[in-house]
Amino acid sequence: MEMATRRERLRAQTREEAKAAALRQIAAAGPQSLSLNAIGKELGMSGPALYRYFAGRDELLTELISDGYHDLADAVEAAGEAAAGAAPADRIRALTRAYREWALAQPHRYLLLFGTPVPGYEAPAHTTRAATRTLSAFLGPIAALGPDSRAAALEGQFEAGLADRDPDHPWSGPVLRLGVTGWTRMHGVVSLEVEGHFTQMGFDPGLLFEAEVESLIAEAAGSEAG
Amino acid sequence: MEMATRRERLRAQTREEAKAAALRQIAAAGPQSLSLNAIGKELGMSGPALYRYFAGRDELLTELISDGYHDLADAVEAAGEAAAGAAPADRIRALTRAYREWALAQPHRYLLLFGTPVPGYEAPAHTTRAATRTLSAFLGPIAALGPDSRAAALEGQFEAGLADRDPDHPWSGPVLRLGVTGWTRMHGVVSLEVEGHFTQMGFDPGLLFEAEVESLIAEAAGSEAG
DNA sequence: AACCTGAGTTAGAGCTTCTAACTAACACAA
DNA sequence: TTGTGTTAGTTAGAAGCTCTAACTCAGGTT
Repeated sequence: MEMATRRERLRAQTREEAKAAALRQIAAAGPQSLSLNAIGKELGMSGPALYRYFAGRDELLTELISDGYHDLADAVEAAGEAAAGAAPADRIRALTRAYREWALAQPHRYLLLFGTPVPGYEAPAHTTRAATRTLSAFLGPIAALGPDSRAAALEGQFEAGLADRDPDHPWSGPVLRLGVTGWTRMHGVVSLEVEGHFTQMGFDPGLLFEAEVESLIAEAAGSEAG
Repeated sequence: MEMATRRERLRAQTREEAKAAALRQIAAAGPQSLSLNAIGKELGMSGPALYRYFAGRDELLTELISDGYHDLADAVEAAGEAAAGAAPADRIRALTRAYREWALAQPHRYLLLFGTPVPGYEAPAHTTRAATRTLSAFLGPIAALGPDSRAAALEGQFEAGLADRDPDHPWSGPVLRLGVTGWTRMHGVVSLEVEGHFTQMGFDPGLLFEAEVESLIAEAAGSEAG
């Protein structure tokens, strides 16, 4: 176990403080408001000092996005583990709830991941792996519900597409279809919610989200719950 | 019929040219890249000249968003009118196809409407009306399929929420629920698609979108198509 | 103590939004 | 045609941004 020098510890701490300040700015006024000069002012140093810690504004943003993907994956996986002994439907409910709660707790971070792409950002491989982790957490309980094939061409594409990257993957086409479908449905509700599109409509988005989860569960179980 | 003066015509033309240049910038590098100076340079005038035409950058963006809402509503309504004589399911297919095609033809505009909110933008009432027009186009054919009640609390909220704004509205709770659900599902697929989240996954997003449309139709018709 | 490395600053280039003051062009009335 | 008012367009500049280069200082190691 390598002990960090004092200098290394201080450097890491400064980096984390800068990232936290950056997220506060983004939470207040969106990604375009991110300003290295303003972060420097908040930390009690000059803006250009931050170029000692990050190659530039793009690298800072890239790290924030990467952190977000990992954090979301961790939260969803933790919910899956906490519900490991439950029935598949309850596990899906727990997983979907964790997804939405993570987004509602930090909408600005959710929109960094899944909102309008920020120019200059490149997704490194480990970010893609974290995104895959989030989605994969749903596949086990969906498979346990035993979904039927509903769209053979599409399901074939999912199987082949994933096989290109992971030839030993255990998931059937219908499971993959419902995994991705579940993601698009969660995202559809959550993104419109955090963006404020529902505020004038007079309904509780949580109820709509739950209705969508129940619809997905019913579809995966092969029938429509009456 | 009031004839526009030459000055008025030229003014309107300059405004349209500025808006077109703005959209080209946004298409190339996202909303934050929008620069009045760069638009001025492209039109052959100084940046500050544009303050004669728009109160500021925010007003220009606000107009672009407003234009987008109206354009989308027009496109969806036109598809609904073109399919007016068809069966309800076919009308829904035409409407949803128009929604997705509009987004894919101009993803930068779609993300202006439904991506990460741009700071400084305020939705004027006529924008909200255009958004309502888009959603309303779906309600007729959904109602014609005769959907059952599935989530009474949620449906009651939809009815009451819309009644606050339009007491004479003819739509039942289940119709409103499926209208909004259809929107969230379309948006879930289209937004992840235009943002590039599906590109490494090896499937055709058009097939996924169609599968979601068929699922919505089956749900509205009160059975799962086998 | 001397040397090296990393942290931090300042100055400045080149960009932005926006305002104020000015000039020029256009439209209209007498 | 001339005079007046309005609008279009420019320039200068304030205040902000990202980023780089050159410099100084502080901390760590030998």
